Amino acid sequence: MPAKRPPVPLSRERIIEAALHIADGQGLRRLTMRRLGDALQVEAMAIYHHLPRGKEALMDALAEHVTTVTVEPSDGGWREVARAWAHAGRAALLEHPGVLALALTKPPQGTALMAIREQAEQLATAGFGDPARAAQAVRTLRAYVMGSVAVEIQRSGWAAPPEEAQDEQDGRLPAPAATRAEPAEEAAAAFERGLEALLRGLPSS
Amino acid sequence: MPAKRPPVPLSRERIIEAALHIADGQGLRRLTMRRLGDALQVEAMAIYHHLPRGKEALMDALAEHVTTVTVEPSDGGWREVARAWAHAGRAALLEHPGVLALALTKPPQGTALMAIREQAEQLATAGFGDPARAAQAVRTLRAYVMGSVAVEIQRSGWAAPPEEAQDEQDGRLPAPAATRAEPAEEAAAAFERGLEALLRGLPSS
DNA sequence: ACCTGAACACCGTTCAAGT
DNA sequence: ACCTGAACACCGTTCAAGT
Repeated sequence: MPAKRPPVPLSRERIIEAALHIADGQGLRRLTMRRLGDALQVEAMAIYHHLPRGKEALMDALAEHVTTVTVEPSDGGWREVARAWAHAGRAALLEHPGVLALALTKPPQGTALMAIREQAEQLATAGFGDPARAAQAVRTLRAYVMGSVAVEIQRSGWAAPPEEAQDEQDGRLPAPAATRAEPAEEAAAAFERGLEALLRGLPSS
Repeated sequence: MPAKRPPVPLSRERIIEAALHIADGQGLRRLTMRRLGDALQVEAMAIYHHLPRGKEALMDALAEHVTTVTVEPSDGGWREVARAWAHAGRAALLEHPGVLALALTKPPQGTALMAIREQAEQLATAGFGDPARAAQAVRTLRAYVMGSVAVEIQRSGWAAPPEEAQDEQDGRLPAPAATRAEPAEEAAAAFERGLEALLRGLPSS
């Protein structure tokens, strides 16, 4: 039998990882400091040592996590840049549906805010226009990406069992099997079409 | 001095109204059954008589409220129909920023779901195409509307005081005075431009 | 430096009881 | 039918204390 190995030390990263797992699996409503402590084999109060502002700091960190993306600069023109950021942003949000409400609602901070600024710079240098117009384009693209993921997640919980202790506030993960075949691919295709429409129309904005 | 008049009887409508007021003013996090009871001059437990599923039912009702819009059928073609729904949807969401997280996250139900279906029918009869394509267009438009309001609300809390007991999860209403002049009009114009881009590109989707 | 235990003020929800 | 009071299990957070 294996010796009881010394427990992995707590860390901001491990806390966030565990919190995402709980939120995705049971819903944001059930993400509790005490439950989070249990998942990490630690008393809830230990978390405050790594996230001094407590649950508020945790929520901020989760939003930042699913909202921070990086994209290598490309040389395919501003539309290619925009596509890359849109795809990366959508993928990051879809990975953790449980914290989508935070991602759509909290003002961008830290690395997430830096990513937004980098996106604007990349668009500008790829020929989109002056910084102000690039920043405006980023906002439009972010709106489309965030909204698309929102309706996508909403639909995944659409045909929820009518009589049930549902999860509230957001993401129940054991989503009922889709109402149609391959809804993920369908959603991806729809996302692509709307994105292209936006990219066609953006410059005249 | 006025005689102590008999208290207005509790009702689903009054409960929802008070809940929206609390969520908009203090944030969703502070919307509590007990606080809601106080606002209604009633014990918290009385609310359960009108909303049997308790807080879960309240959240559903709030999401439905800010998400239900009606638009008179017009004869200006499908683009005019789409514009009307987009404007109405954005206005309804902006009216109650405190519950935006619910609106973006809860699957549409009841009257909200009916409104979505009516939007699709109006688009189809206004010449957009067959029902399936109209439904797809509605999803794209809803995504854009919801995402636009999300970034708009996010930005209203952007320059939040760095050292402060912030509200969590969403909508603090005493938003810090804008970082630029007339951000609301700017946001409205940006919304318009993105919407027109989408309307130009939609049919080819 | 990092974690625990006990404590405090507050939750959501139930249930029997009042009117 | 509508509301209250007391009770229960559970929150977030503090603080002194342990190691």
